[in-house]
Amino acid sequence: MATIKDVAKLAGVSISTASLAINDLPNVSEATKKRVLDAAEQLGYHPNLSARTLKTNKTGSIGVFIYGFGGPIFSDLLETIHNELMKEGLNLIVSTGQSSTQLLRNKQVDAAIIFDTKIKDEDIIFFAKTKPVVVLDRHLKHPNVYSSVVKNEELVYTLIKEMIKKGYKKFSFVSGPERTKDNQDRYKGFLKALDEVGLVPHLLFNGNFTIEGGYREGEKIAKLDEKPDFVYCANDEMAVGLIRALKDNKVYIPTNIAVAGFDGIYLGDYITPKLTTIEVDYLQWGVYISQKIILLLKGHEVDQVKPPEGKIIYKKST
Amino acid sequence: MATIKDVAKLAGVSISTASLAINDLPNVSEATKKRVLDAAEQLGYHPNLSARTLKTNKTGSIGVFIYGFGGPIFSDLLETIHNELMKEGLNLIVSTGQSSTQLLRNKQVDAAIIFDTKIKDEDIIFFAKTKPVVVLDRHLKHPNVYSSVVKNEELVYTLIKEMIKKGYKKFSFVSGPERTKDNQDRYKGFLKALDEVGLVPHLLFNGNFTIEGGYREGEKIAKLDEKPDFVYCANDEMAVGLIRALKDNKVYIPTNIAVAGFDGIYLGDYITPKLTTIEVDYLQWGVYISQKIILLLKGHEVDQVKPPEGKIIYKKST
DNA sequence: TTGTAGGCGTTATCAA
DNA sequence: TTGATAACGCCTACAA
Repeated sequence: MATIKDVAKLAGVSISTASLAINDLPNVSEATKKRVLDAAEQLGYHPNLSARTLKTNKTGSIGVFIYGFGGPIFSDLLETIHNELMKEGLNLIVSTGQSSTQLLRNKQVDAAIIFDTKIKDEDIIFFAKTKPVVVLDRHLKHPNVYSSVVKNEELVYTLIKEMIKKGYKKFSFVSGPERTKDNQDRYKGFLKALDEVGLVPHLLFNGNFTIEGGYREGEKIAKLDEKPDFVYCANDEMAVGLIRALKDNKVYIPTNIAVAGFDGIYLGDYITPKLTTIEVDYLQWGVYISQKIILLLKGHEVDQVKPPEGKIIYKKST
Repeated sequence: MATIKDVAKLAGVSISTASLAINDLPNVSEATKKRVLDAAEQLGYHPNLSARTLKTNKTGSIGVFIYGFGGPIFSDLLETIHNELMKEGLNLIVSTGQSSTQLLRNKQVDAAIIFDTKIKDEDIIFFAKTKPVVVLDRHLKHPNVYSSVVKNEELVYTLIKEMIKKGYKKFSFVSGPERTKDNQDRYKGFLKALDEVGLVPHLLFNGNFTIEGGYREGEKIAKLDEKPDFVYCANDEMAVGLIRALKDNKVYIPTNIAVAGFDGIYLGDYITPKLTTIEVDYLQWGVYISQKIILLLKGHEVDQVKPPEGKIIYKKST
């Protein structure tokens, strides 16, 4: 492996001059800079990132930490974040589970975007002592930590209120993983809307944010003697599976049971009946997030990151 | 930030002893090891990975480089790979696009798993000079590079032959991104099967491996005067979108047009009619891949990585 | 079993 | 405009 030393020698300059040239810093004559760059090219030189990081405390990478690779919303979010970061010459690293914690502890990224409730506040705070963090899955008040959370409660509340107005009476809720804040807040909004008119939930079901999970819960519902007339699913994927299960069991939607979800994934438009949902602009969110990160890295003061817009889309499933 | 020096001082030992203790190496008395570990704990010490890497050339992370975060097959693959690696205390880093190239050039991982045709052979070979690589998207003969490619051509060939036997005559193909080897090889298998019985493709359509892409092509097909009687989609997601488009346009499946796909994603079972497809065991593949990587990292000689099993699953769409 | 010291490849300070 | 040199934090002979 060629080092900067080799480059310097080949170019006939000192190591420090080579460093200046390679990092495109001023105070190097054009002539010598060219000599250095040519030498680097010729040797196939790439700076050793560990050495550089050891010295500068910068890695050039941003980490996004998610709770799993499945799901359409992460792919949207990651896509835009990646695009925005690339414009600034920053790399994107994605990780999940235990790896995320390790990357945080090792400070392997210059900034972190967190979307995984399993990551402990403690690890986030440790990281935030030296580098900025944006959390998307919790509210966390701490210097250098910026929260941006979808207005789950508010949006679901509004949707359910509408449905109550439409005349539905027996509301069931199909939850995602209970520990996720998204799930909890959507449930809160659901409860609050019912509570205001003196209703109580007609059974609760535990899903896991996947189509299969929704299907399983749908099968259970289809077998009930006393069925709900409205099922709210904490995300669209479960709603898709659930609708499928109901149809497979001759339960008609929305005649027998109405269904709605959350996210606004495209799949919701590909099923029959099309899914009523709360559409969230994840692409725009990705832009908000990345731009804050970029400002933070440049040392600017910034205020909190805007949450994404969300709006209710009424379709045939309700 | 606490360094090993601080830990050593607090524990009242030399730096090297502290290092031995922290890395759980032999030749340290239990008593001093405990003192060191306690000191580390107390100071909230985490080894500086850059320094360590600079010295050892090991990062403790494995990189998976994919062409996008969408799609169910990557989530399956990544899930198992992550699980297997964790057992060995290795971290998983996922990246895409330009970031991947940077990570490779910077040697930010101890081994690479490549599933992105856009990454240049040149960058792979550079990386492979010092660290092992498994490529899943191409055949690349090179020391330290191990290929494992789904038997695309063979599997599609077999499927199409069966369909010819069933009596279909006018075969269309909906492709994925043309540059991907998966797409190319599936197309080859398609052509070969037709060719053997003197048939030629009845029109080709350019999709992009997404549901939306499939839907768009499906709309075009529905409008044709002379429609195919069989459409082969280079992956299941496109087939799902395509079937939806055909149904929306009153084309009946398989009566008017039969459809089949590739991958065996669960969504194929959630649509009506259920999708005939080639089911690939991506979960098992993830295990094969990770285990090879682990062996390689331990310095063992290994032979090529097994490709995943694939089998044709006949459902109602054909 | 423990300590001393050199060096991994860079950047950055200071002199020349 | 360039060069010598000291860190950055860690690991690892080698010596004690």
